[in-house]
Amino acid sequence: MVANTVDVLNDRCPSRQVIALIADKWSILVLYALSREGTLRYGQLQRTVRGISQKMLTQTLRELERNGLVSRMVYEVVPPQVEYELTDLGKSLRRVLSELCGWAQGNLEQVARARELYDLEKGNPT
Amino acid sequence: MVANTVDVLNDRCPSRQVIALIADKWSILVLYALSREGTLRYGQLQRTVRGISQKMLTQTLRELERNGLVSRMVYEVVPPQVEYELTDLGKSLRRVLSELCGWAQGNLEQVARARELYDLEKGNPT
DNA sequence: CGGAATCCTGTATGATACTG
DNA sequence: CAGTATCATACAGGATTCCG
Repeated sequence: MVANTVDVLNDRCPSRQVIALIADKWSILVLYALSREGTLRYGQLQRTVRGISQKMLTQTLRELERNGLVSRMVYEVVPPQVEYELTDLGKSLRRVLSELCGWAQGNLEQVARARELYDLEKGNPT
Repeated sequence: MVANTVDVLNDRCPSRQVIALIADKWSILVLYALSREGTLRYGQLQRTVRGISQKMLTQTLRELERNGLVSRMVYEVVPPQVEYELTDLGKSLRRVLSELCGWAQGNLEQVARARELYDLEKGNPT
């Protein structure tokens, strides 16, 4: 009894919050960057995840840190140096991350074609 | 030369759009529901993905259909009947989806603990 | 049943400027 | 370098109502 208590499809299940944490464009990209590159400084991260604003990078990193996916190491030097890397928990996401991003990279053409076809058939003749 | 042309970390790469398509709370949950249950009618889908509003369900389904991940079958009966299911392209996402949701379900406690600890150490004494 | 249309408010996010 | 603070706005998304 009370089987399947944990289910992302249940809106009262805490796993929903975890999904919401990951189901975010910037979170995925930041995690993926750290997954690929290992340890990165703030500036490197911003240059790696192209197009992310300073605000979103900081905000995303804080949230990831808060949820235990990313660790933040501050070196008291001048000029300041701060390094980010995946925690063990974050590293356990690596496989999912690389598969997800790999899927996106491998199927962009199919998606693009589907979109063109859809927009052609339905209205949207912009 | 011109290696690595396709890269989600590059903001000018079309794969970014694909990431943005999937990196959405409702998209992930709808896809996951269809992945688990197979074919679902609109109403079933709304009951399965707990907490989703009519507006977001419709909007999400349209976007997924437009991008070729979900197919929409309309049966001209009365009352109306509309069925949704994953396309082949959508089905190729199944593994990623189940791993992602599985990860969320399996690590919600670790995430919750990390969050408590963080909020305790830093301010946020709400 | 399966939506579409409208209204309305909160939040997300970019741009900009400043700081230890 | 690695942020924080502020502003201004667009858009996300819920609630409600109506329709074939």
